[in-house]
Amino acid sequence: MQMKASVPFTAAGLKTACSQCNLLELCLPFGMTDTELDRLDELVGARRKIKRQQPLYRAGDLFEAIYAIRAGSFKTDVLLEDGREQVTGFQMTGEILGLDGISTELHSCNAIALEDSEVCVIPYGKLEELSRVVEGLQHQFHKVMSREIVRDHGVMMLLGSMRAEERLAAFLLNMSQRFTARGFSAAEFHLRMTREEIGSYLGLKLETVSRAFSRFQEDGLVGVQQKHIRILNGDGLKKLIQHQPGAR
Amino acid sequence: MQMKASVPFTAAGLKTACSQCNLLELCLPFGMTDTELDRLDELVGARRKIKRQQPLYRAGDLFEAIYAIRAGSFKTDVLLEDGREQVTGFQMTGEILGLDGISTELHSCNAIALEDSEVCVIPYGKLEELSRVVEGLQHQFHKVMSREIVRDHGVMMLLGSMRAEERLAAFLLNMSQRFTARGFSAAEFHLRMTREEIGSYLGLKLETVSRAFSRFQEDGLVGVQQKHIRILNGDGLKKLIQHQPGAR
DNA sequence: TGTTGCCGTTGATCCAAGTCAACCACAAAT
DNA sequence: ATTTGTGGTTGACTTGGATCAACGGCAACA
Repeated sequence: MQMKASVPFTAAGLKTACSQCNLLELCLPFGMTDTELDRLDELVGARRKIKRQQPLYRAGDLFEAIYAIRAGSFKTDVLLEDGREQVTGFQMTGEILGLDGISTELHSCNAIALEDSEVCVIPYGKLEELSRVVEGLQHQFHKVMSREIVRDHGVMMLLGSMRAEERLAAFLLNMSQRFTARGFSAAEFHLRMTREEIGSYLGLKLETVSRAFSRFQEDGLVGVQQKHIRILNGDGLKKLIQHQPGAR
Repeated sequence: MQMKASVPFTAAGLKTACSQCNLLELCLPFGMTDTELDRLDELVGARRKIKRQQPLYRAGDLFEAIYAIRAGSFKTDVLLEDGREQVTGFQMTGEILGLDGISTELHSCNAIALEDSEVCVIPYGKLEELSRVVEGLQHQFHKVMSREIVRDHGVMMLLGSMRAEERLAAFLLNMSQRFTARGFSAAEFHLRMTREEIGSYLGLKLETVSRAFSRFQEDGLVGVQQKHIRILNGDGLKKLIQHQPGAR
């Protein structure tokens, strides 16, 4: 639970060590015992740096590893033949990328860095192997996958049943909550994605996103300055989601 | 419509046996070796029958097992406090239910039988245990979870980026493909869900679903008689999805 | 053989979000 | 300091799907 010193260097260069990582509580190793944790350090191979706008992997790429975000953030998206894009998620530090690839051994979406980022590469074969002996790892890995499924259901709820402003409110509250979990302010944060990407994620056009932001600002719910967001009335946002005045 | 002999009975009553099940190719055991399969028979505890409209589990229920559908079909849905419902999926024979529960040990959605149905109960603790020794089971289970994630991304694409008729076309093609995989006709099938449930799944009102069906019938794409569907021009439906005339 | 209730269809109207277009802010490049 | 380009905002107008409402088909059941 304590904040630990930064990751040690070795002669071999940057030696990864989950047991030393300060993202422990957010990432795959969460909930594992110390002895289990020691074994985990064998698991994470290399780190990989990805520049802003560059792909970590693309749809169709061979699936070989999953990735834990060490620094930075990503979006995942799916493209239709005719060019339409659907952003399926935004990921931040400690979150796991690449789970979509297990089913067919090919990645089914693109993972693009929203800023200069770094990931821990977790070779999938090794993960399966190790999780056969390390019970805590197996269990935690299953939880991570399940959590992704539950999250996806939430997005379906958003897309299928909510109005534009409700969607944006839910999005902001979700971002706020995730920043909080990482030790940042719940009330003030910087979005890494454009209005268009938010719109794609929420099933809205960028103009609609922009207008909803303006509306929230008028109503004193949030302060908006480009990508810089300040949540002024979180309860107001929550109430917006529960029951829209116009509905029914 | 059965293709194989029914499952054997034993003195103990209904003894389940994956190795004898005719859904083998569709279900969790897919791709496992014969020796692996023998061990799997320990895994599946009991069967459970669920009457039409009854829940297999509800959001908030303690998570103890996942379920393989042996006969019948289900919907899963999420409810908002204000009563709004989002159907997150329709499941048919061989498909796995309950994966949402792993993450929090509580189920996060409702699973409701669309007709009188029967499931195989797979106690989750046992599954983790066994999948630590049976490699094929471990791998297959991961694939099932990953496939669910990929499927969810497809639904997000639907909800976020497609128009009403595209959504319904995609839905019909998906149903057709799944019926085919189960040895039924690709061109003619019976939907188990109402227009309202289809609408909830697709993010549309039931009237819109009904109108889209009528439109497809006018255009000679499908024959519709209540829940009975006949696909007359599958390519036409596919083309509808690729590029909508009005778009861009 | 009604009667009841659910499910589906269809029409008329409305409105939230999309489209089109102009303009502004700001950062990077020259 | 000026240009260029990307991202964001705002306004005017259009439209796809929602809403409201009436009605029809069919199965379950008295």
